[in-house]
Amino acid sequence: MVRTRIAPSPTGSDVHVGSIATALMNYAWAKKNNGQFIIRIEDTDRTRIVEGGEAQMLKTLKRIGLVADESPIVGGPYAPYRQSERLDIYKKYAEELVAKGKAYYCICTPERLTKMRNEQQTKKQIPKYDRLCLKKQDQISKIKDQTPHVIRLQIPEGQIKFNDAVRGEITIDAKNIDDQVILKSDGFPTYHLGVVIDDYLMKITHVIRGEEWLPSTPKHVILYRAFGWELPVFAHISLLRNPDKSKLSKRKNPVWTSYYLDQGIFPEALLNYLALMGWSHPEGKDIFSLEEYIRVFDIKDIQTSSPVFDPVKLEWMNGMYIRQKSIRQLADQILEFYKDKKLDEALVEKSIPLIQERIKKLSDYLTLCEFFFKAPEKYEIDITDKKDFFGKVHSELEKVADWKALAIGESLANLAKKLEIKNSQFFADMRMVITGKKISPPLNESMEILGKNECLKRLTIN
RNA sequence: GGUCCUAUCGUCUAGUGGUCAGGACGGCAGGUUCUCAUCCUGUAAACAUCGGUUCGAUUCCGAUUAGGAUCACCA
Repeated sequence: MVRTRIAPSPTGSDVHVGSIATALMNYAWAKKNNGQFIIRIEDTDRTRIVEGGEAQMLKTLKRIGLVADESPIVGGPYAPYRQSERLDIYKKYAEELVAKGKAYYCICTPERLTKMRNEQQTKKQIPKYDRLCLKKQDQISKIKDQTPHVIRLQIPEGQIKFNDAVRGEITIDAKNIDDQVILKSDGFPTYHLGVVIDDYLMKITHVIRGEEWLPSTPKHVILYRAFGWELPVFAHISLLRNPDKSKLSKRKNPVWTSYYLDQGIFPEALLNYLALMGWSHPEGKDIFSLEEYIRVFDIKDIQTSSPVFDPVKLEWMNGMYIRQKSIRQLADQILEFYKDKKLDEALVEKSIPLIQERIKKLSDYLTLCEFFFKAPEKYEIDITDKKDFFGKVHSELEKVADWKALAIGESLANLAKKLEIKNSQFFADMRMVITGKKISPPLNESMEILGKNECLKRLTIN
């Protein structure tokens, strides 16, 4: 039985795309093995909680289509799935560790700790708690109920070894690890305690998470051992990077998943792109479905180096997905995407064939097709005799007796000849007159959709 | 700074003790096209450095360098 999870912390306003990449692997691994994928909210830092963050995250996860088998919303056999609702559990286990002599109470003030750390740093020592309270446990246990206190894990001496499914054996000397606070003075657990207890109680078999957690995994290993619990499989995947190779951050890049979805990047395209970050299809394919990914994905194929997140390739990929859609599907998605604008459905559907091969994301649609719904207001025609040009175009178009019977393109070509304008230049300028844009759908078809009168109207504006 | 992780075209990557080091995005050039795009064709572009092992290293080992992560009553 395989059980995986993601553990978002509502300290941001939305899900980071890197978290989606992690979630994807967790999801795929669970599904591939007929297991369960779980969402657990790790809201143990009440000072950094972002209002509405959790709701937004769950909403985004739902939009992206990674459906959890167990979560705060759907519940499950190991509920609650929100750490703030499990405080009694953490307290119980933390005190169990104290009873076992693996952890201890500490009443040191933040001021003392800060001062100590500063002194250690100026002496170029490893900043570590000096275990002052460990020596006074008897006194402290008597007064602890009247005094703010935390519980610290006593880090045993020696080498900590564990196996990482993507990086192999990792060894760290325990002397580099501080006696971690595991239960805070407000009664909330720190990440380390919460994650270990919950992963154990929720029977998580594979912990697939970002590389940033690699240095703290030894702390978790110590906790597992202190409790006498068996280790899950750890797999630390590489972090998405900014173009400058630093960890993908909102200061340097858009990182919220909604940002991409709101531009009309399809969830399946985003997942497909993210799947290629640190992994590649065994047949070298670039485009594949989530189902196919689940089928061919394997933890052992995960790459160890960190990839740069490239929005250009993401857009290319989304364009591939757009081109795979039927006219009806794409029309529906565009109507949904622009539902606030209440676009004319028939017009949207008619315009699809003109733009399906030239938009990369749904938000490109109106950039290209706005003129169908609203005449452009400005014209920037780069032609020497501007005034005369409009006059000529207008009068010549009026002369076209049977607009519909004639091939419009041909009429325009003849017109161009009369005006002694180079053919391609003429068409380009005409396009700008009618659409207000240089890059646009094909002219003939656009004119047919708009109709003769509408075209003429636009031509006479100047 | 300590610890840990990482190193193939600009980017995502495949791959091997002997390969013309392959593909994709992006770039460039050409074709198609009423513009753009699509599509097609071609092209430039990489094994970080130095040692070692070896008949032979991009591949195995070590060091160096570079990049990254992490060292909280944050996750």
